[in-house]
Amino acid sequence: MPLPTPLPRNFYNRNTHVVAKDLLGKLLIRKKDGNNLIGRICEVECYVGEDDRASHASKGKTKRTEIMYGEAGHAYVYMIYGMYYCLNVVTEVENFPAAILIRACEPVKNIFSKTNGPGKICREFSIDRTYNDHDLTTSSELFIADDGFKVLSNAIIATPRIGVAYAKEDALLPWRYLYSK
DNA sequence: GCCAGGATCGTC
DNA sequence: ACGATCCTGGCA
Repeated sequence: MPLPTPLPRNFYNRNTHVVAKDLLGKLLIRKKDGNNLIGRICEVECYVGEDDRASHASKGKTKRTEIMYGEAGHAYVYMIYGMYYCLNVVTEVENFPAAILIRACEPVKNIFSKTNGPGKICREFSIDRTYNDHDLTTSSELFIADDGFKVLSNAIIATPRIGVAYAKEDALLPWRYLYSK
């Protein structure tokens, strides 16, 4: 049966927290070597604006962060700790730097264990730097889609973000969202 | 140029 | 609790 269609630009071009909660339960789809790798997004984190000290954009617009200032619906992929990649989706209006880090997926197809952690997702789905700035709104090798799965708003939990102690008080913001089954 | 540090993960 | 490993930003 056919794959669901990619989420459109106007899904991403909204308030980052609204998009983040709406992303829970959506499918991450990666076409690779004729196979479809599919996971259901179950954990995300928001990075919003230059004032967010946890965000790469807190340094302002640079060669690295310009993707976050760009058109919503593109991927922001960066390398961390010299050995892992992290996948984000860009949100909000152009020139406002914001993105959502995809932190965990449940296996749906051709993925055989829960990918809990942004580095593991990129490893399992073969997502590397070549997907930085990739447009997620077309039916390509990498996109996100809605298959009708519903996550009830009262099943969504908000907690502080992981691994951002350097952001001081911003590390306490409840900008990580997950849902309990 | 050089250096400190990191939106992580597996192992000790 | 710690090391792997390399990209980034800041400073000289």
